[in-house]
Amino acid sequence: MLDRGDGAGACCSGLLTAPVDEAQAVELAKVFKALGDPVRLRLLSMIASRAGGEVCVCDLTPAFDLSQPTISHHLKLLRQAGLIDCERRGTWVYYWLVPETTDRLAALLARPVSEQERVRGLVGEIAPVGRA
Amino acid sequence: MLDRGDGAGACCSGLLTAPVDEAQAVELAKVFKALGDPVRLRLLSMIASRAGGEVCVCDLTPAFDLSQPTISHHLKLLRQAGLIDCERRGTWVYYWLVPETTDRLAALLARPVSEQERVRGLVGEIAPVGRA
DNA sequence: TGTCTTCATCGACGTTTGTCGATGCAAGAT
DNA sequence: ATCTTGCATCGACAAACGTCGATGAAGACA
Repeated sequence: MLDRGDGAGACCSGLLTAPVDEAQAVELAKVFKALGDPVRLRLLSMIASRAGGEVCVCDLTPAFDLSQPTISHHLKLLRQAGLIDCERRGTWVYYWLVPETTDRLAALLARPVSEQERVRGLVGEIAPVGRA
Repeated sequence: MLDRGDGAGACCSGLLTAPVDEAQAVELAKVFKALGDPVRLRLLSMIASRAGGEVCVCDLTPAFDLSQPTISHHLKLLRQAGLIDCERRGTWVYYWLVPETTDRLAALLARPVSEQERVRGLVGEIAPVGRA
C-alpha cells in the first residue's frame, strides 16, 4: 500500500494535477477511508501529537466513550492503512505515527505553487526551492 | 462545514501537532470520508486536473462503468463535503474544484518543517520562512 | 503453577454505504 | 404543445461498517 516505488511517476503526480488511474484510486481510497471516521481521526491526532512520539493503548482507550475492542479495531484500521505502527513492549502496546504516509497525502492534496498564486498573493514570501 | 471562522484556532492547528476535539473530528471526517471511495477520488481528480477548471457531467459519466445515477450520487457527496461545486448552464451541468478545501486538508496533514528535518536531511535546502 | 492485567480477535447486531432501475425535472428542439 | 436530452431524486437491496460482549493470547508476578 502506498507504494512509492514507481519513481517520479504516480507517486508525486498529485491528485489534482492529473487524473489518477483506477488502481491508484483504490489504494488511496483505503487511506482516506481510514481517516473518514471521527474516532480514528482523534486517535491519529492523539498519537501524532504525542511528545515522545509514542502512545500506550492504555492512554488512548479511556479518552473515548467506547469499548476497548472498538478502540482496538480502529487502531487496526489505521495501522492497515499505513498511518500508524505499533510494538509490544512487555505488557503494553505502543503506537506511533508513520509520517511518510501523512506526508504523501499532504503532497497529493497540495496544488503546485504556481496555481496557489492565482488565489493567494504571497509569492515573494517563499524562497525558491532547489538551487538558491 | 470546514468553517474557517474561528481565527487562528482550529483552522491552522494541524491534525498532527495537537489533539483535535470531537466536534472538529466529526466535521473533518465527513470530508475524508468523501475521499474514501475510488470512484469519488477519480471524479475529483478528473475535475481538478481539467484544463479549463470545469468539467461537464456528460464528460465524467462515460469514464466509469457505472450508471448515471451512481455518478450523480458521488458528485453530490463530493459537493456536500465542500470539495467541488457546480452550476447549471443550459442543458449541461459543470463541476469544478474548490481548492480552499483541498488546501486546508493538505495543511492539516502537513507537519511543521522542524519535524520533517528529523526524518529527511535537507535542512539547508530550505530558506528560513518569515524574516530572511 | 496459577492469577491478574493488557490488548487483540471473534461473532453478532443495527446502521450506513454503494449501486441499480424507475421516475421526475429543467431546458433546448421540433 | 410535444418530444428529446441531460441530470437529479427516489426506493430498494446487498455489502460494508461501527459497535458491543465474550473470549483468547501474551506477558508480569507471586
